[in-house]
Amino acid sequence: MTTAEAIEQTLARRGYRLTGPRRALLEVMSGLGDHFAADDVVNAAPAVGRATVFRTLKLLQDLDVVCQVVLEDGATAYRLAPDEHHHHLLCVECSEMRDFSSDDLEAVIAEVARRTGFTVEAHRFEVYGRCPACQARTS
Amino acid sequence: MTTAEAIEQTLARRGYRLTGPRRALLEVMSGLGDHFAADDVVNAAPAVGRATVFRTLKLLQDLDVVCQVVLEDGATAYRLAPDEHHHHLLCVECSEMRDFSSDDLEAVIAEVARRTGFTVEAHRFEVYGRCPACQARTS
DNA sequence: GGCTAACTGAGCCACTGTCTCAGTTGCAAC
DNA sequence: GTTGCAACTGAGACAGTGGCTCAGTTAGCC
Ligand SMILES: [Mn+2]
Ligand SMILES: [Mn+2]
Ligand SMILES: [Zn+2]
Ligand SMILES: [Zn+2]
Repeated sequence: MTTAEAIEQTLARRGYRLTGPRRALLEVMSGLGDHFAADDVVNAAPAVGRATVFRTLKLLQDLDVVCQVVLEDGATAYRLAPDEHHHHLLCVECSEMRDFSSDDLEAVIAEVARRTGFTVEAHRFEVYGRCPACQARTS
Repeated sequence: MTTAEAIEQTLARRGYRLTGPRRALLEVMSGLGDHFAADDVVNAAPAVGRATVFRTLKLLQDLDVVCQVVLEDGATAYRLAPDEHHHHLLCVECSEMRDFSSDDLEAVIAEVARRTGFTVEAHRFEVYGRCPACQARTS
């Protein structure tokens, strides 16, 4: 089963309609590499309206199927995501993006909550650097 | 010495000119509470051009005097910052913002670097939750 | 096959930030 | 104190991202 097909099942299971534009967008996103801008999707799916692209991106985020990544310069990228909680490690040179998770990080958050009395509802963690390949290339 | 005055000295020390608009913006930002949108600054300093507000915000960020915070909904806030490295804890209800830092967090980053072979150059970490006061109010 | 709520597309709007360029000004050198 | 000039500024146009409205279409249940 392709990623797109898996997501189609998620949509159906959650009571959303499986429309032509949604299928087309899932197909397109699967082919766009590990992350993409909203505009990449718009350009790659000329038959689908721009509003529908943004609506679909937001829907897929709510379903935890797409995640939003804040790039180093503040721009936004989207990514077809594994549905487990994770964070992003980005190469500032080649833009490679890697998911990771860390129990220690979640422990840090628990500790911050304890120290401050806040109840934590969400967090965002992005790490920017250079991947091994880019380090080798311009050692 | 006020915060604004301290920042003026930083500007001078770094070779930037101490202009009327810059003084006015520092004054205004000091009065805007713990964080503010770019547009708040624009409105609070009607005599200063919008382009200058954005230019000044960017300059102050480069000087590590202002930091940029990504809110839960993706919007951007600015904050007059302590110049040490820190992260943000935000109340999603009353918008209170608190700085914190954590050696354990920095250790997590070092561990991610070790595991992946990336050299880490920067990171971003925001925590969203509810502050003690807001918890009490709507227990 | 019909019904209806869900969905879509076109186009316009809002917000945030950037750019250009002609005009101004801080400040250092005299 | 005057002068020179690079640094800075403001107006206004422009760009990117995302949202909204509303009339028209369609998926999916009967
Ligand atoms: Mn996490
Ligand atoms: Mn840190
Ligand atoms: Zn790389
Ligand atoms: Zn609060």
